Amino acid sequence: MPEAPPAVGLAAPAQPRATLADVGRLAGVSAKTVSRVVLGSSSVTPETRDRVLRAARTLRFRPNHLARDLRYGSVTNTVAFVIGDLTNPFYFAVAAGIERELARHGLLMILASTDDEPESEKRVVEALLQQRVRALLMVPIASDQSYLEGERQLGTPVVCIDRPATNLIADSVVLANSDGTAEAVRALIRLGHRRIAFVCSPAALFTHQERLRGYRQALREAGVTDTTRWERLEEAGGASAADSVRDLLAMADPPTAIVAGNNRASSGVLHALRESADDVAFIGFDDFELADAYGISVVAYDPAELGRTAAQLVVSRMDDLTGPPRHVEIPTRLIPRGSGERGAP
Amino acid sequence: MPEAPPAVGLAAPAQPRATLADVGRLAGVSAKTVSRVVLGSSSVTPETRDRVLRAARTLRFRPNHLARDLRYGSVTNTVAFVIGDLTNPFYFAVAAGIERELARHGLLMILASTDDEPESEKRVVEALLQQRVRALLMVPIASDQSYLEGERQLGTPVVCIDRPATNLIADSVVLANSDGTAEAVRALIRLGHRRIAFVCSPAALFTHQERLRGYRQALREAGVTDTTRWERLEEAGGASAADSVRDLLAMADPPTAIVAGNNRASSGVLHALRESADDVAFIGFDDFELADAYGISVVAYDPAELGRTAAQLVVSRMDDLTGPPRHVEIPTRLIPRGSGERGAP
DNA sequence: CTGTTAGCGCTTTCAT
DNA sequence: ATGAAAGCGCTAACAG
Repeated sequence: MPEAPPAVGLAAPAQPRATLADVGRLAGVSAKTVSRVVLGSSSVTPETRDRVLRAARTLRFRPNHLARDLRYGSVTNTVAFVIGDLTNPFYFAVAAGIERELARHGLLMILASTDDEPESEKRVVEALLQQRVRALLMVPIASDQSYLEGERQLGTPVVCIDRPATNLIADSVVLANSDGTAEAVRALIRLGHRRIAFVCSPAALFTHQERLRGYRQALREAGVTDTTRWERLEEAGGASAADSVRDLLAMADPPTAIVAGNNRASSGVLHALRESADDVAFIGFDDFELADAYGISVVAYDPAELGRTAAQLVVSRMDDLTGPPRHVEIPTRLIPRGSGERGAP
Repeated sequence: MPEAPPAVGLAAPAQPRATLADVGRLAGVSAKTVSRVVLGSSSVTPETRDRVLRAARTLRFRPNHLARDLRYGSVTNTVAFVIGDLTNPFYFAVAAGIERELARHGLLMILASTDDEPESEKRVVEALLQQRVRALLMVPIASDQSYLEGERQLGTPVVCIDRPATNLIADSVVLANSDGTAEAVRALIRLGHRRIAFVCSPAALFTHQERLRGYRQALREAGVTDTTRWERLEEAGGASAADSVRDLLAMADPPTAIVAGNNRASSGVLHALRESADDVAFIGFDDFELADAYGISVVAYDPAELGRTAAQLVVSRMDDLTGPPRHVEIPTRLIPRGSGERGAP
């Protein structure tokens, strides 16, 4: 529990910051009166108000929010967003949605990364709770979030994003993953496809499991049952999506269409398809830059909406910590741009 | 100066958080001893240490960093990154670099957006300073940063990113903008091009001015002086990059190569080129997803390095606020992928 | 090795 | 309308 203090040094400021008392001294009033002025209280004479404001400006006074928050029971106006991999543009867009929504409520966002290491999740979260963040938004990555049990009672709401929590009752906002792939597969089936492949990794992720489920379900509805032959869900570090595609195309009865489970897989699949097979239909999960310029059909959604919704949820939880957990699904939609409509058998 | 407090409500926690005194009471020691244990001081008997730790666990004690920081002179371990447009993937990559570097020093990053409104910059920054952020990283957007004058003396270092500050002496980290476009243009010239266009908007931005400068300089070196005919630097809300390209191609002597000044322009140019002219050479500034899959040559750089460098600078400033401002340039490099090498006259 | 006192900057009583 | 005192949770400085 005892975290080592930050290793950064401490250069003493050349000039100390002014306090309420300093301003009061200069203005010839008490600290409390200055406080009243700063907080905008009405019970202050206009002239003293002016004198105080002038003194504050002279001394470059800036209220110390730290002290205020401490006085108020250590309730801050910062909310943490804990994320595995900051470099993933998807999470950036989510963070943007969060930040914007929080700002509407006068809240700031602290962004913290676990570098995709499950072990560091707890450490990072504990550090944030020590900072007394007002609430916690997180993409769960550790296999267990039970250590957050009790935070709700202590007044800190937790909302999970993109994946539900494990061993913790908490609100969550996730994508309509299975609906998304199901819609893509159904569209391909309507065009006559039957041999439809699904390429994605890593397999273990909740989102990917859900997307796989939607893929299987849609094929089952169409009477295709032996779907595992077309599934390429590698573990991290295994075959790349591009390799998977080469593999698939080398089959005796190669797929006529491929669905990618995420943007990383899309990249690999498109690379491989451009090399060899231009007539295989393709639909990716996750939209990406210039996908429209190149006519790539995708299952898209609004990552910012994911963030916005999570932020709304967590803000409403600040007022009311009671009640059962809420689970929201963000819809996806198929955007046909050509690649999913070509090469129908 | 008096900001309205956050509008969010305040639900009293069902169970108050334990304090040092609470833990001490349960363990039969004073608060100070608990503090010593929590801070990892050696001068505590192993058995009292155990008793204290057990009590802390029982009460779910979490040190209040707010109080600690206040005691320590209100020096926090959070650094703010103020950014105009969070939805721009470029800044996200920068933020990722910042976060990672700060984490190495035990510092947290607060991300705050000004929504690209110059007027809100000061408001946002003031709020952050009230939170006593340890340092300030910012992409300047307002036309003046003189309001930050004096922050250095008060102990808060400021580092500007992507653009230098105006009316403020501060460290900065920017891209080698003019070198970047110059290198692109020189490569085109080596391939025989002379009629080279530059498409970019909005024109007013520092980065774009610099990129334009590099473009002009490289052409001048090659003896091409009447470059303005090929320049298409629209103001925001003016003609789109795609329109500019159509315009250029309709000229009596259309350009044989086009350089785009940023990723937004690249998108527009590529759209237009795919419609009509597949044989015009193209080089974009800023790399983007799948650019390699589609063989697009670009002037690239590492946005994360921009962030990392800025964070390093600001961390070093925490130890030493004196000395002249430092200005670092992050190099760019031309990545030939085909589009810049085609259509040579 | 452990406890007491004081105070960081602010705001909520309660007086005046 | 203004001020004095107390205390939020914590930790230096000094006892003991």
